[in-house]
Amino acid sequence: MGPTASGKTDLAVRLVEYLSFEIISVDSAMIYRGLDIGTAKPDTALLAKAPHRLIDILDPAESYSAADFRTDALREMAEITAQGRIPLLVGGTMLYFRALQYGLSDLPGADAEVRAALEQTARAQGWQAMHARLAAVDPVAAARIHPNDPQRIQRALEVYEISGRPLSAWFSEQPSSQLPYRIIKIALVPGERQILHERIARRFELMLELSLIDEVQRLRQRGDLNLSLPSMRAVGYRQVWEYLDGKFDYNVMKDKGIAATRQLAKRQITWIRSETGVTWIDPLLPQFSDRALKFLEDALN
RNA sequence: GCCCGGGUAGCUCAGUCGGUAGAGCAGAGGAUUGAAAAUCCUCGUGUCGGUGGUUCGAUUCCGCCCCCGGGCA
Repeated sequence: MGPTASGKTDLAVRLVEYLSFEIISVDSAMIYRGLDIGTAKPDTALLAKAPHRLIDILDPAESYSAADFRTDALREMAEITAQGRIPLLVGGTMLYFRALQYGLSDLPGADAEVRAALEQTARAQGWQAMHARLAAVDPVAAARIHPNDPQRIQRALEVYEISGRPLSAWFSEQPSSQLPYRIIKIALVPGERQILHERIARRFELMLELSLIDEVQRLRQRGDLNLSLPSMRAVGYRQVWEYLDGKFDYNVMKDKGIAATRQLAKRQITWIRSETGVTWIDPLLPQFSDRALKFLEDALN
């Protein structure tokens, strides 16, 4: 695990050369077909050398979830171990790692119709009113969820509406099972934030040179995608989409794209700080990949 | 050279009828259970361009100087 632009893919590719690993991607954006440049998805040559599972499994019009990931990852892990190899989970979507390790409550899934209805009510009455509505049916959840957090208010109301049970009641039960695997956790975190920021800026500029704008243009031309979809809200895609809408000029788009990437990295690092039992490795140090390799060899014995 | 408009937080700017200043963005920290690359919370002292003057007190008024726009020559 590690923040964006920390060198996870390069290290993973190196590791599969030496150890009997097979990679499973833990990335909420690389799951989408056609989102290649902006997600820094490994190219076909690299994928031939080091196959990644759970990449390109969804159309950008579709939605995925942490629960979907858990199901898919467990299936892939079982398959890989059955073949005598070791699953190497690589990515920066920390909620997915968390969901995989600790499980999720047995909640009802997302329901597009219920969400649309809640959205409509909220448009008329405002999210403050929706929060008040939640407080009436689930005061525990309402106390935890900030009145300005529409996404979580909507989810809590959705769960209540579908199941007739408050979200907090579901949460009070044991989440689904532990993992039937021994877990070795490594976090790749650059020791100097400023250098991470420089890498992020350089990489975003490189993405633009590799014609990220054309990639987004192609997605727009399909006609069925829009900014409310999770795929089009991904860092970089959203900013380029808005640029193509004429919301701001090229340089502003570039700055916003880079800033959004920095903010993503910061949030990822916040998650990693709260991880337990994780070994931190600084990719800015010389020979860090040798150290990672050595650490894994030892841990596997 | 002259005229006009600017020079205030990393950036864009607001403001102080004279009592040393505040927004957005950026940044930092945190939350995170089927959207998570999402969504949300908290955090604002900076020679108010420089220098002299007036004043109990100047970032604010006045003089001079410097810099950046625009106009006229």
